[in-house]
Amino acid sequence: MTDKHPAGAPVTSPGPEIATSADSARHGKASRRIADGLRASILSGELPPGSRIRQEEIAAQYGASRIPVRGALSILEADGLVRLVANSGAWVARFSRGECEEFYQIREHVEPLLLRASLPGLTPEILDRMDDLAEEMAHTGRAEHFLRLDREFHALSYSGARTVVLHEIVQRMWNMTHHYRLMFTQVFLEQRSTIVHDEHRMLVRALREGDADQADLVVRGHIRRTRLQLAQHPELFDVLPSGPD
Amino acid sequence: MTDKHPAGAPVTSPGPEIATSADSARHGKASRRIADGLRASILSGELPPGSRIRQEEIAAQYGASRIPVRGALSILEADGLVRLVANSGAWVARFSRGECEEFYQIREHVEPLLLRASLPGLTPEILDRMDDLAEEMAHTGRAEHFLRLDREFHALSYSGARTVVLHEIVQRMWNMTHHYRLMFTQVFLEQRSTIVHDEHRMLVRALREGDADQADLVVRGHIRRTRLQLAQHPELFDVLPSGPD
DNA sequence: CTACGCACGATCGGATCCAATCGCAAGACG
DNA sequence: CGTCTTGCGATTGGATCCGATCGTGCGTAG
Repeated sequence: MTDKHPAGAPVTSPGPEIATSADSARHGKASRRIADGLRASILSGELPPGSRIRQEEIAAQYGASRIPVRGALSILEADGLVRLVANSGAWVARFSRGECEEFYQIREHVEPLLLRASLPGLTPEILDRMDDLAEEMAHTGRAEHFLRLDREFHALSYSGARTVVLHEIVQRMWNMTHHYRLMFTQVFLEQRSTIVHDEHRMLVRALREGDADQADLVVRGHIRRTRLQLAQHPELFDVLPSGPD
Repeated sequence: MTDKHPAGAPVTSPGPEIATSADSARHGKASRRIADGLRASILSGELPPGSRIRQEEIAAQYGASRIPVRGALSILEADGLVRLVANSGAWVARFSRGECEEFYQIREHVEPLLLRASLPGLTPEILDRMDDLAEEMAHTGRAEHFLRLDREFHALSYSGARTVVLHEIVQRMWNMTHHYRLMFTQVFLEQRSTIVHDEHRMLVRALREGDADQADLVVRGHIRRTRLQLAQHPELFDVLPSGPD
């Protein structure tokens, strides 16, 4: 009844994996390849929220049949990037303002927990790299560039935690808020505000000193401030094309 | 590029859905049927954690091909009940003591948030039903019965919230801790402790009075106490058969 | 002119068949 | 005698074909 797990199983985890993709290799090779391609297209904005995703079209595009496309869509749905409806189709996930605030509240309650679990595992090398990223972020003007650096920065701050499920939840939240952060960053970068960069530096310092309470406060405030600022820009949710609710 | 969503879409949500299954109808009919059957088998303990799930076997069992079985496994993996490994197989999810404590910490941080969002939507009828459930729980001796009532009780307490993703996260946590709560409940019911029932009554009273802060405290304490008690029973994690890590 | 109904087309879910992958064990070589 | 290699079997992943479902548009009746 309870068969042995194969020896070559992912017991030897390959590492923290700060990339965007989930670490799990639960589906076949073709499914993963298609999922990675689609994920890149979605996160880059090439496939905006609300876009219809036709299985046959993707299959032809990637030179495969529709079967691995279904697998890819399953992966992306678990990532929170795609919404599936039976006998109807798949769309790039699109959320209302209320849902986005929900995601930010979840982040506000969950990411401090992850950060606290990560703190003991953070090495000086990681913190140095975070400093570099914070510096680079402070001098870029392109939103997409900023966002990639920002994601790597925070992923690094969580890379000390060996927890899996908590990481998955946070990744999902980041994925689901990606587009809105992208739009928001564009209007934000023009303001030349230094609050975000100050917070980043404060975070690294708190982590370097091992001050978990201070680090908690910084991330919580960081996320909360973003949520409140986002709430002040409801126009970001108007420009989206009509799509599934 | 951004096609219209079909008219008959799940815009008209059928209700709070306190059942175990996720509300989404993202896969086909056969996939859902198989997923529901497998989920029942897993939650009942018929398929204990670590059990190998062979696609062909399930397909024959449900009189279908392996394709909908794959869909069902995807659903159950999203539910946190099954673990998939490419080119290897599927197993009923099985977690270490450390992972379980992780889940309880997540619950501790997330469920108060959900409860707070739910409070304004709770009707007197719901609260009366919760009282009945609390009463019935206090007088049952069967662990499985208690667990089903307990799950319905807490699901009801969250049914006032219209949030979707938060519900999914909590459902996942409940699924992933299900077996350990089952084992734990068995040793717990023999102690005839009244703490749990008192907490349940306190929760209903706080909700009835609209006291969000008090309700927060009760659930947080409820979950935290369970986590600490579970940590005192490491033997519950020894009886599990060898399986995937 | 409007509203209901039916039929068609597009797209997705499922069945069947074939290929790829991995674990395991038997055998050969040092 | 131990270890590496290689071949086989079991099981999963993918391709192709077929059936089911739903949206849409036209036609007709009121």
